[in-house]
Amino acid sequence: MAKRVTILDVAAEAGVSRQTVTRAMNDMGDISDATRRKVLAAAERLGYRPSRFARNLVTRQKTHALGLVVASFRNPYFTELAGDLVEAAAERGWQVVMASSGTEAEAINLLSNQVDVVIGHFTGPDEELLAVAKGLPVVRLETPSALPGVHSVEIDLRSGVVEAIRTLRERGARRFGMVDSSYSEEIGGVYGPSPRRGWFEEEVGDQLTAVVRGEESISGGGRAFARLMERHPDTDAVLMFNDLMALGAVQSAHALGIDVPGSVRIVGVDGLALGEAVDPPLTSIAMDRKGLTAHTLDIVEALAAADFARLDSINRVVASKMLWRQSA
Amino acid sequence: MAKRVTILDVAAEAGVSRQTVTRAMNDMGDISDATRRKVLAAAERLGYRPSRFARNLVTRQKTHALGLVVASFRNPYFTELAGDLVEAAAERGWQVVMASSGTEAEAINLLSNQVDVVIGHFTGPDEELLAVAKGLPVVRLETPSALPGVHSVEIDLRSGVVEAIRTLRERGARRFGMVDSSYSEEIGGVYGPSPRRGWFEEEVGDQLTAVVRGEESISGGGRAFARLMERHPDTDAVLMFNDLMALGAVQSAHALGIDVPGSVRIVGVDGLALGEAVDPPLTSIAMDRKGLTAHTLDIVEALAAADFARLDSINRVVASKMLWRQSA
DNA sequence: CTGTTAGCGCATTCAA
DNA sequence: TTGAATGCGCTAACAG
Repeated sequence: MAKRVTILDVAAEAGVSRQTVTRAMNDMGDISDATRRKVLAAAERLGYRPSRFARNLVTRQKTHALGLVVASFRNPYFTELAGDLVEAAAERGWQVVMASSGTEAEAINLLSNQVDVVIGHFTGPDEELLAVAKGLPVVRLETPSALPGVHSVEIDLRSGVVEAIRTLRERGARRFGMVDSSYSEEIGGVYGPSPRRGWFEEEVGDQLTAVVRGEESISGGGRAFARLMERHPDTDAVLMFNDLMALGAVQSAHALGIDVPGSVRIVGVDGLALGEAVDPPLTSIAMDRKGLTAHTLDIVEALAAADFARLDSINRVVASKMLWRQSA
Repeated sequence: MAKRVTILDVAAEAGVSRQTVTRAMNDMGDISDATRRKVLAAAERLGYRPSRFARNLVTRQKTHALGLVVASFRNPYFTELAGDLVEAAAERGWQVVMASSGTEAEAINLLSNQVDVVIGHFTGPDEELLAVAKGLPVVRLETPSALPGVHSVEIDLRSGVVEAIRTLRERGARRFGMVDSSYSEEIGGVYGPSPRRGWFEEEVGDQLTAVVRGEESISGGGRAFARLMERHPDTDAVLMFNDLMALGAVQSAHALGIDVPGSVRIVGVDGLALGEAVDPPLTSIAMDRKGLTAHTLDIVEALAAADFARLDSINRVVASKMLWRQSA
């Protein structure tokens, strides 16, 4: 690769000092129109591009960047989250860098010298995050953090699960089933059943028919739902692990000739806008995503104000609330 | 804001030289375990975070970043595109920074000192892009570019539109309608009807019933579709501007008791994975998104190899091909 | 194993 | 209106 064209090359080419080049490149005034043109022409001739690193270094980093780690772009939850975050971040003058490849550790590593802080629905323990982040502050979504340097916005899904089941009962449901994610199995079974499954079983009590596990995708959700209904045809309400899988359940019910919500009520989790697009529109335990992004950015700004030093854990909580559409 | 903690502060605190601090922070070897601990402790005590700009400056920028400008995160097309791009980019060692706020010019401006090149479905002319990008290379998606410094990956949608209509005819369709995007009206009517509308009308000929315009959203598509069918109930095939709007059309047809594809065949554009989630699954003119991202990254790497100098336009073309699902 | 010397490429003082 | 010095914070190359 050829040696980089620097401001000095342009200065030489134009026969002026480097200052004059800076002035011309940044529309700074205090420069005659003639020299500006001359400099700009020289810059273009040489194909000059100012180094963004040198510039940011000397201007004392006025623009910050946060890294968002997502498990998969195939799940609209993450893309909707990313959208919200990018928009909210832009309003506060932050840029968002995305990463999704491989493991959490790899993603964080990739991000580590591009951003000031990393954010994500991390599954690993705080210690592990701290180790891979090497001092880079971390904000974990969904689950609370404890160690300094790791902060969190917890999502209170439990109250949503409880509310969902109680209301389903009021609407006549008596036989509850659930489709959990098989994710934990895939990664070696380190993680047990999802917390939401625990809350579900606790609240449902002896009205439980069964919990089956499915892959986190539309079709995976559909297959798991079909399996559940085959084994327990008397099930009249199903909690799906998330909206993505619930979409598959609605589709699957249709294919099996099962009436929704007449025979079975279906509830998802996440509150995706996408749930509107299916028929019947999906009822969901929605997390307050506006609040989620707002709290996240609050934390991130607090970290920025402290120059990204390792602060004691900042923890926030956002609520979940039922989004009753037509599937339940 | 307090003065930033630098490597020198840590060196002083630990009683070593700055180089030793570097070695400790970067696991570099050639350092005793004792001093490493000492340095790390000092760094933590002071809350030291290496400046990513200074580091990248001196290491000669080995990692690049590209900026992706999207019109809206509400349209799954962009989120699916973003997902593809982030994954493909990661494989080649690139980071992706996203922006969506406000106008194209604003988004490019925000990105300008964070990335090495910007990419997006830009609607403005090359001249305008060049002006706002200030020398930052631009890759425009969908439409071809001509000026040096602006490159492109064109999407050949025309052949897809033609193929769609011909096959629809083979399947018995005789009365064609279309729902176009109202976007161009909203921004002052500077842009005429969409090119895909032109190709549609040309191919359909006198079998056209009507073209109506709708807002680019699920509900907007649904309303426009309903309007079209109300005015021209004999329409038996409809091309929707994109899949997002087509989703609304399928939903609307269902609500109106119109059988799809029995009474009306519905075709979208984009080939979203999401089209699988509705009933009936959406037929679509799919662009080759794998090819799109691959070509884009090829261009981007060519630009990097030239140190992001202003190269003559690089233009690539990707095909579109029909994705026959059940709605048509 | 540790410290010293040199830049990386730019913008912000100051002088002229 | 222009130019000369200075430093942002870090790592690479060399020294010891």
